[in-house]
Parts: sequence; C-alpha cells; structure tokens
Amino acid sequence: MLSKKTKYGIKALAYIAKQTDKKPVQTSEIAKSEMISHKFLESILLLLKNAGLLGAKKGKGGGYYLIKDPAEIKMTQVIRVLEGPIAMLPCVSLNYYEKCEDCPDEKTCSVNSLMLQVRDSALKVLGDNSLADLASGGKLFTD
Amino acid sequence: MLSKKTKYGIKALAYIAKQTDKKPVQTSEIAKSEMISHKFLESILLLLKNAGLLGAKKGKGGGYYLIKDPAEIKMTQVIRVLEGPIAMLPCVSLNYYEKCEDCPDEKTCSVNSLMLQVRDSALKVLGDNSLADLASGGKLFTD
DNA sequence: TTATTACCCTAGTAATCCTATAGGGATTAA
DNA sequence: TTAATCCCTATAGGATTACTAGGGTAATAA
Repeated sequence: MLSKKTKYGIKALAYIAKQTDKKPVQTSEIAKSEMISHKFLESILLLLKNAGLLGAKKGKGGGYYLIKDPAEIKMTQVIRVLEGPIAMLPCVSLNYYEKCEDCPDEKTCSVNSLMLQVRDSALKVLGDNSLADLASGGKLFTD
Repeated sequence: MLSKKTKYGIKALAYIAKQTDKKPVQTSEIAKSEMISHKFLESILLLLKNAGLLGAKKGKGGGYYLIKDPAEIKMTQVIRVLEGPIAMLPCVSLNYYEKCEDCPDEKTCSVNSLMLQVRDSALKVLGDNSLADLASGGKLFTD
C-alpha cells in the first residue's frame, strides 16, 4: 500500500504542475485545496525540494515551484523519492537491492521470478507516465 | 513491500506444489528447507488452510497438502489471502475498495488514475502466473 | 493403551513505520 | 520593521511486523 506521504506528495506535485504561470505556490494553498494537513505537507514538500524535484523561494510571495518541465519528470522518480523502492522485494530492486538472508539462489527462487515480473510491469507504467500526464488528467483516457 | 509472511507463504506453497507424490508435507520439513522460523510458518500454513488453499492431515505421517491442482491456483488469490489488496490504494482496489476521505472526485484524481494503471498491470502478471508456474521455475524463461 | 507426531490456538512483545503535531529559526518582499 | 513563508528538529501515539512462548488437541503406530 502507498503511504499517505507518497499520495499527498504526488497530489501536491500535480497541483503545482497544473499552474499555468511560473509563480511559486504556497504550502497553505495546496494543503487547503487538496485537504492535507498543513504541517505534514510542509515536511513532504521539503523532502521533494531536497531531492531536487522542487525549488523553493522563501519569504512573502514565496513557495514551491517545479525546476524541470513536468513532461520530463517520470513517475518512477517521484515514487522512488517518496515511497522508496518500486519493487516489492529487496532482492528484485534495481535501486535498493539487498540479498535475502534465506534463499540460497535467486535464480531458482519462485518468489523472486514472480516479483521480477511484477516490478517490470510497474516500472513500465510509471516510466510511461510523467507529471505532465498526471496534471492533464492522464494520457490514457482518449475518449 | 511484500511482508515476510507473504513471501514465506508463497515459498511454502511452491514447495508443496513441487512434491511429485500426493503425500502431506510436514511444517518442519518446509521450515528447514526454506529457512523459515518453524512457529511462524505454522501460523502461515494455518491461514492458508483456513482460506481453503491447503488441506491438512494430523498425526504421524501428517502434514499439509494442496487441495486443488497447482495450475488452477492463480497468484492473485494467493497474494490476496496473504498480503491483502493488490492495489496500492484503497480507492483503486477491486476487493477491498474504500473511498478516500480527501479527494472529492476519483475521476479527476491524478493519483487514482495512475494507480489504476499500476493495479491493472500487476493483476495481469499475477493472474497469468499459477502456482504450477512457480513450482516449475517460471513460465517466462524459455531458453 | 501409550507414546509419538503433528496440527491448532492464544498471548505477548520488541522493533519499526506511519502520520502527523509542536515549536521555533531563517529568509525575504513590501 | 513586519508579516509571510520556507526550513529544521524533536517527539508522540497508534498500527503493523515478525516473530516467540507455551501450551492444547487430535490422530496414528506400535
């Protein structure tokens, strides 16, 4: 299950990406619009800033803004920053790999091969979707 | 991330499915072979039995055995019993649906549409794999 | 019947993660 | 200077995880 942190983070990023002008968006505005605890959201946006996904401007009229074009921000990157590994097991993770303590051989492990397939399918979906797709309502709904 | 419970449960099921004869397999044998805490495994196998995936025979020479043909047991079912919902958010779950408290409209929610795609891709993989596939080492490796 | 084997069940617990809340410090525009 | 805003740390209650402990119950072989 996705944590609330990740869910709120994605919603906030999409909110910022929807902005037509380039002006920074305040935490309080996002919190109000998306029904998120203000303080909690603050910590999430800070994390996204430190990860290089957002820029911030302090002081009156400040706020958070996107550094890159939303079309260039893949959802794989967003999920990894907020939630951590996309794989469901450390032994099938690309970026957070860990060997299992049990399991003498991954190649013959039944769980490993199954979860590899799940990971690849998730990677494809998340790699095909950018923040721009989310902000525009999703690329797959073409009717 | 998959819980150890789920991981151990899958490994145990695959171990039982690998058996050529129909004789029950003892908990202690599986625990030893798959490096799983005996008592913990006991609780997992019990859960699988109560969910209708395994049968059990008591007494000397007893143990757990599969009720159905491994080819008929989809991994979707196994995961749902052990881990719970396959979806990463309650609002995109088929079997465990819950509305979000925030989020006035799911149709326009950016997270919802993304996670729907992830869920569908996971469902496809898990639906295409049966316990028989796991026991035989995976259907996709044909070289 | 008796001993053995193995399933069945209940409780508890240390560690970790989640979801915030609280309180302030630093920076900037006006 | 003043108000708005981001920045940072600490902490706390609750839930979940991953077991462990300790037995009870049922079936079987001898």
